[in-house]
Amino acid sequence: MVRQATVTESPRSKRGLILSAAVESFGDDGFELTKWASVADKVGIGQTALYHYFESKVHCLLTIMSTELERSASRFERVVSLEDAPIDQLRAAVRAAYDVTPQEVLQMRILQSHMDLLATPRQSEREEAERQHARELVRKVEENWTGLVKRGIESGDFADRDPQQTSRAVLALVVSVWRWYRTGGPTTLEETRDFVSDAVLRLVGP
Amino acid sequence: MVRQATVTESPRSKRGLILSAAVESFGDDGFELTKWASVADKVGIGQTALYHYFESKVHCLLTIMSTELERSASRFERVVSLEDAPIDQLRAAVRAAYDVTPQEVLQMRILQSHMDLLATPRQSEREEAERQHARELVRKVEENWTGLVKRGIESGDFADRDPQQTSRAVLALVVSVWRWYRTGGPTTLEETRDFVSDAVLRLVGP
DNA sequence: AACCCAAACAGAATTCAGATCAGGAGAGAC
DNA sequence: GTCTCTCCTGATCTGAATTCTGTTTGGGTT
Repeated sequence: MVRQATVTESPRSKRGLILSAAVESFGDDGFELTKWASVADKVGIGQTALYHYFESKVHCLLTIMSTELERSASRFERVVSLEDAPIDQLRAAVRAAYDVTPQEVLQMRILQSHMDLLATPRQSEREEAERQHARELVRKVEENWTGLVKRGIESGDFADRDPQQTSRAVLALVVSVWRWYRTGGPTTLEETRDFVSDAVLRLVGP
Repeated sequence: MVRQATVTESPRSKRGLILSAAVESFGDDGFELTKWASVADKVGIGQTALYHYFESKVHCLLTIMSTELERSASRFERVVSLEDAPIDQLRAAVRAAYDVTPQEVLQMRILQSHMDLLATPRQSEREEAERQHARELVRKVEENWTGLVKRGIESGDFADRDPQQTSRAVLALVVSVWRWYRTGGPTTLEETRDFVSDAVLRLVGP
């Protein structure tokens, strides 16, 4: 299944620029507060030109969310595959979760702030398709973490508790950071990473 | 400082009805998806009559959030004051967090889904005032949990870790539930409560 | 009873951001 | 050259939120 984001883009396409500008605006000012037209201004095109690339403002948002979910999932799978012991895999997964660029911080914030958007169906067809895609990726990410927890329980490294609940708690702990973290704020990503890493190990421990 | 919500309401005021209707709609369908006019319909008044009670749709949302924050804070303070040992206080606080009516579930969902609204200032004066109030309550709730963690560390019941980070993690674990929990869904509030209760104790433990 | 006044309310009109329409410009293919 | 596809624009539309301009309602006053 080849998706739009992966097909080769025309060289003069401004799709990437629009996405970057949208991430900045949505992340800094919030989705509702940013005027769709202001994104066009940032890129240097007319407002209606946006509709050449995205069906709607929400469609752009959903695309950003899917992109970020795809990145998270693939990075998880990559770093986890490099470790053998579940406990090392868990450490690597948490570490990777905070190994992000400032742009990715914004994308995570956008993603977490609009998760509820994935709950209700969309009217338009393309939006609904993108929503389904994002939901599928959420499921995949959750499955990734649940699988990791399961392996840890089977190997005896983690305590024997409901893997579903456990992974939900772990994931909640990991992603909750993006609700308050600000680049250049008082708390660095490194100390956050170390704290969450420890906390997660305590969560799965005895 | 006497606030609007606490002043005595005129007997024929529909403020309470509007808030209830809004909580239902915002909670079930989402804030963005519910038409402000449909809330008026639910109450049985014209759309413009809403503006007699709230300055805007967002002002109503902020009011709901403040109300829920006030409830959470006071309930926390009440149940914690009944216990002596920090570990019992923590257990009681978590237990109380899930001792909620279906309406309060919706309010928590609304609150958690729109926390980011509190980050950016509002244009209108009344909205901004309500936002500041909600922010203050958030601070208070966080302070409540941080204080509890600090007492636990001092008494030696909890491990000696950064109280700020620890309480943030605890709070994240407790409130993350409202993102996925649905009344009548597959997971009951009781098992969630028990799981989170244990998880939180592991978080603050050695 | 008649009156007063503030709270409560509604219909028409306005606003404004998101979205549509109907086409135009430009670059590469042939 | 002209065909065609991508990319783009100005004018226009749409629909939900909000404002304007009053009107109704009902308890308290005289």
